[in-house]
Amino acid sequence: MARPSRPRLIDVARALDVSITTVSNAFNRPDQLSDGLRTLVLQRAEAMGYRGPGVEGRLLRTGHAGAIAFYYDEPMSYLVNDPTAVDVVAGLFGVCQTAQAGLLVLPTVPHDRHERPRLPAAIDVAAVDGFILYSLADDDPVIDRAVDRGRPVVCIDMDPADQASGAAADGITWINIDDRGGGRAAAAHVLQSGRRRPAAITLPLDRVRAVGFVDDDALRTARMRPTRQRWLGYRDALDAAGLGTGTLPAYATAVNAEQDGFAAATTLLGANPAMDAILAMSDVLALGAVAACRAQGRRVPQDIAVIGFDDAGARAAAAGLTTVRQNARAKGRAAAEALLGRIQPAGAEWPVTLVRRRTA
Amino acid sequence: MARPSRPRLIDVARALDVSITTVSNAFNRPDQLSDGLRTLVLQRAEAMGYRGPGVEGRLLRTGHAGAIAFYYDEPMSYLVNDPTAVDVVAGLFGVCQTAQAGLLVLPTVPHDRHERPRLPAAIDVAAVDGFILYSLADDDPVIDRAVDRGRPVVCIDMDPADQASGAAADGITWINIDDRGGGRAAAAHVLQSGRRRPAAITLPLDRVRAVGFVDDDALRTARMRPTRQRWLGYRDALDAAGLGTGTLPAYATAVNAEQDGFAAATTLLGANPAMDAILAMSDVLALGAVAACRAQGRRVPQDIAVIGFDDAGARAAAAGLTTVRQNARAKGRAAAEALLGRIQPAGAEWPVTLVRRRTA
DNA sequence: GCTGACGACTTGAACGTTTAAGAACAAGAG
DNA sequence: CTCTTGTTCTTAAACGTTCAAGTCGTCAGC
Repeated sequence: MARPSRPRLIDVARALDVSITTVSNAFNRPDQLSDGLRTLVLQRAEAMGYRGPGVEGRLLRTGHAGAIAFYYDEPMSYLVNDPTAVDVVAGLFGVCQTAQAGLLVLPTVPHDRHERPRLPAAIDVAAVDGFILYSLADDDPVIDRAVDRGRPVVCIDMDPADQASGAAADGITWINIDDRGGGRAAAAHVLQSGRRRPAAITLPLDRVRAVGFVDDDALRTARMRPTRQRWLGYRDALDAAGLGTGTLPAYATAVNAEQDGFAAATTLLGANPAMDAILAMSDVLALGAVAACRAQGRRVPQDIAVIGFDDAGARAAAAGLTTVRQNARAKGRAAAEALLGRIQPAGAEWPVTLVRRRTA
Repeated sequence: MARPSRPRLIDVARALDVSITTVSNAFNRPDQLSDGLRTLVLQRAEAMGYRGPGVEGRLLRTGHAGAIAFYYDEPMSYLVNDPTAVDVVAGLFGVCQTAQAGLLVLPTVPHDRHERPRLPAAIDVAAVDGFILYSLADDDPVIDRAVDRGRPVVCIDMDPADQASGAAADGITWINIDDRGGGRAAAAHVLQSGRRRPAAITLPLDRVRAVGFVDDDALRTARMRPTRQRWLGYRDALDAAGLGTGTLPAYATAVNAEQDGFAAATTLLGANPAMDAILAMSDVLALGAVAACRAQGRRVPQDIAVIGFDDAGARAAAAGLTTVRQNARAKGRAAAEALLGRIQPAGAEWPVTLVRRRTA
């Protein structure tokens, strides 16, 4: 029983009667020792089964983990169903690949761990160099938990929470698109084609994700930025067209899924048979809405116009969906670069463009 | 400038004049100290801005990272396009969520780092408790690199490399489906409907991923298990039907993508106009093949039968694709559980079932 | 032959935590 | 009064690295 466990750096040093610094340098700073000794060390290490400095000691000493965390407020297994989220992740992946960094996808914090003092959740113990928070409610306590870790934080599709916990907002990088302009363009487009009785299918307003009809006030103060801003954009266009408050019934969904869009549209059509346009806050919801309209025998776009948002994934284009395009992949890239390369993206909102197809 | 950086466990201990063990216990082993002292410690820590034991020290001391790594031999951004891979990952996610473990998606090892001594790649420095390797060539050097890390390794859709590097295979958990039986069922199904001039569209054979026609020998010794085993299954059925070697032309694709299936089918149809069935090694390839057949004016399945493999994602079912179903999500779950809960899955191959729809 | 610079290697402290073992004390059993 | 048992807290030793600073020669330049 000579050497039961795997060798450490110090074992190699002892075997060769050199200092541990020399062995460390042989691996990490080849210029610090002579060629002869370096190859000797490397050979001996190989022979002893030592595979180079381990991650634990290095992490403690340097604090550099070589990975960034991604947090998204849905069950992890659901992530793969949301094409916009997938695009964001694809952007992250691309940057991680070139930087040889890992992307640590975090599980959501269980409800029983949202108070402090608390059981640690994955976000509290993740060994990462920074956090990317995607599409959370502006008041999600996870934001503070991430900031508490003392590593850089990037928030995508989120706004700083007003007043409360103002300290936390410092040092966070925010990446956002022009949601309001996009909503305005979408609504203006359907109004321009003569529609005067639109309805909206909205993304969740907050972490509760209650399903059902919601009013203007609730939407103006929604805690999820895309929902709030896209709504304000819709309203901008309606106001400009002289349609007052109360002229845009809205139905909120719980998750960005096609069947939620279907259900929302079905309910809206039932409550409001004269409806001639649907403003959906995502393509996935819009596709569900189109299916619902057709299931009720309404022609799209002749009888009713449907416009989405995102232009993500292949589905929207394949279905001929009229929508507002954003570049989610670029947002992911920018977020990863902000963490990995410390390049701060410009603070401005990223532009969106209207994509005219066949549904509106 | 009282306390410039964030407080450490020892700072809290000094401030209260207790031992660091006591502070550590206040967070990690509440039963080890009196209620009074514990709340005192917790209060003081909170007041000082100490958020609980950090991950670096703990990782060094305990070696427990709270995350598992996932490695897949495609550019990371491509992962999201492969529905079977997505299903596997969804299975991993599910288990990680309940275990509050992170899933570290690793970037592929760059070509210039495949030799040793080498620059460390992400897989060498990832702070994880284990590795999940998915769908690599049986001789991929990454397998040894993962094993070298000294943590448990699970391989999905892979076989131990014959002879070579036999040591590495020990301790690896292998998760596989009955690829051969699935291939056999697929081929038998089309033969049963009277087709006698089938052709195959295969997944890549090895890490080179060369595109083009391949012969029986190359496929029997292919380094990627699903490709090899599914092929052997095809051959089993042809042999049983009395069709000898050489009766199944095969075209290999580079990646599991619809356009690769389209291109393969187009080439096969051109070289072999009398073809009456296509055996595709994945649904994605099969969907591309169906499109190619129709583009050439052939009716599916009247003129030509197409059968896929996997039954992953919504596309296959929506397109009415006849295929062989596997439960990729369950494989992901089993893999994560093997790492996280140390439950070794049964060694047997998992069953597959033929799903009859409209293309064969 | 003196000075200074450089190359090659070592010293020693630090990174922040966990945990086995032990000390101090109190209380109950005999 | 002594012994045992238990509770509560402390001591001290790891865990495996990195790195600034230092030592000890060697060698070129003057």
